Amino acid sequence: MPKISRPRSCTRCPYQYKYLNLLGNENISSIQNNCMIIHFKRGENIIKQGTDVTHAFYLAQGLVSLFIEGEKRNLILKIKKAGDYIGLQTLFGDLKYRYSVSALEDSMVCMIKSGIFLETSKKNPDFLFEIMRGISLSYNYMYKKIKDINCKQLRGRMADVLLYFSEELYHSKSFEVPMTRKEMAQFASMSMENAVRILSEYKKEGIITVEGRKITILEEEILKRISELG
Amino acid sequence: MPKISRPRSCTRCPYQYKYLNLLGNENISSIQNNCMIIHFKRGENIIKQGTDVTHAFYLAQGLVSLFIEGEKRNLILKIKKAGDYIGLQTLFGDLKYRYSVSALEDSMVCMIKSGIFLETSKKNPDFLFEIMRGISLSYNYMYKKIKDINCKQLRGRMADVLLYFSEELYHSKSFEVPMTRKEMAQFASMSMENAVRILSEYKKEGIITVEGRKITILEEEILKRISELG
DNA sequence: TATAAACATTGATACATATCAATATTATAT
DNA sequence: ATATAATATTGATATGTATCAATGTTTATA
Repeated sequence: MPKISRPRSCTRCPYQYKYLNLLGNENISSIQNNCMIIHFKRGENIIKQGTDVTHAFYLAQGLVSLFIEGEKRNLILKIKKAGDYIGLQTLFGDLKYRYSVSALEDSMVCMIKSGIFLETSKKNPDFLFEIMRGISLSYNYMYKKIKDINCKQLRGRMADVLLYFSEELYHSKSFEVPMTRKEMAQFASMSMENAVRILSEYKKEGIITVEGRKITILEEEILKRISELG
Repeated sequence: MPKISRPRSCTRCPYQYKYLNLLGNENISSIQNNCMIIHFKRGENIIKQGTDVTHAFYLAQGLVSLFIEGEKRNLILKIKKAGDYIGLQTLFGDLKYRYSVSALEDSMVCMIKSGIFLETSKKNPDFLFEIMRGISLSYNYMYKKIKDINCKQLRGRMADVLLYFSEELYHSKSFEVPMTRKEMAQFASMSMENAVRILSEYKKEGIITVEGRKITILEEEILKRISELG
C-alpha cells in the first residue's frame, strides 16, 4: 500500500521540482495545497493504463518505467528517473491513459491535480513553455524508439538497452540493471528467452560480463557498432 | 518545384486556420507577415527527417503522410488532412526533425517561422493551450500506433489501415486509397508483398472488393473483429 | 527451515513475416 | 507512340523471432 503524505513547503522543495522557480509564490502555494506525496514500493503501479487522467506527476525520488500493456506482451517505452515529470504529454487532452507506469525502485511521487496544474500553467506562460519543451523532447525520444523497433533486430535492440543503462542512466560501464530479464526483454521489445540468449551471446563474445543483474560493458565500441548496424 | 506565395489576409482565412480566433488582430497580422503559402505536388517533400526545425506548418488543403525513414524501410505513422497542424509536437524542443512529411495529394501549406509561432503562443495562453490539447491527442494516437505494431499481426494491422480510411478519413465504406501498395505497406508496417497478399486474401474471403486503388468494405464487422483480435 | 513461487538459462521446434523471383500491369518520359 | 520505369501480383524460399519444454537458480513465504 502506498504511503501518502502532504508537502511541507514546495517553495523550498528539496527535490529540485522543475520549473517551480518560474512560478510566483501564490502559484506555488496553490500547487502545494493540491499536492500529495506518495511513496511507492518496487513493482507498485503508479499509473494504470485505461484509467482517467486526473493528475500530473513529479518523480521526486526513485525510478519508474512507462510501458504499454498489450494483449500478448508489454512494451517498456521509457525509464523515468528522479527529477522527471510523468504524464504531462497527455495531461492536456483530458483523456484516459494509454500507458501504465510502475516503480522499478522504491519511489516518491508528487501528484498534482490536473486542473490545478493546467490553471497554473495557463497563468504562467514561461512555465508552460518549459513544459512544452519537455514534451517536444520526449516526442523525439518516442520517434527514435519507434524507429529502432521498426528497423533494428534483436541484437541491435539489446545493445541499445545496454548502452542506455551505461550512458544515460548510470554513466558507468558497470551497473546493476534495475529490472528483471523479462522487463529487459520488454524494454528491448523481444521475448524474455531471446533477451537472455543475447546477453549470453554478448558474454561469450567478450563484449560484456554478466553476473545476475550486474553487467559490465567491456567492448563499448563493438556494442555501439551493433547498435548502429541494427 | 513548390510554388510560393504570401497570404492576403489571415484574419479572414478561408481555410479555417485553427485557433486563430483566439488571437488578437495584432498577433494575427504578426503571423501573417511571417507566413508563406507553399503548394506541393503529390510526392514532394514538405519536411525532411534530419533537418532543423524552423517552421510550424498548417495544412490548409490536401493530404500528407508523416513517416519515419529507416535504413531498411519507412514507417508511415500518420496521415494529416486539411485543417491539421504539422510539426507542433516537436516545435518547442529546438531540435532536428525525427520524421519526414510528404504530400499524398497536391497540398497547400502555410509555413510560419517557429520563432513567431512560439512568441505568439507565449503571449496567448488560450492559444497555446489549444496547441497543447492537440499535442496530447496526437500523443495518444502514437501510443495506440505503437501498441498495434507491437501486438497485432499482419492481418490485424491491414484491417486497421482499411478501417482508418473508411472511418476516419473518408467516412465511407467505399474509397480510393490515396497511396501506392508500398505506402499502404509502410502504413501497416509490413512488406509490400504481404500488403498485396492480405488485400487479396480479404478479397477472396469476400470481406472487401479491390479494383486498383478503389476499395470497398463489404464486411465491416468481420474487419473490425480481425482488427480487435490482432 | 522447508516449500512454493518467481526468475533465469539453454536447446529444440514452430511460425510469422521478409525476401527473392517471375511476370503482369500501369504510369511516365522520350 | 514507344520505350522505360514504377507499380502490382503471386508463389517459393529463407530467416528472424516467438514459443515450448526442461532444468537450474534465486527469492519470497508459510
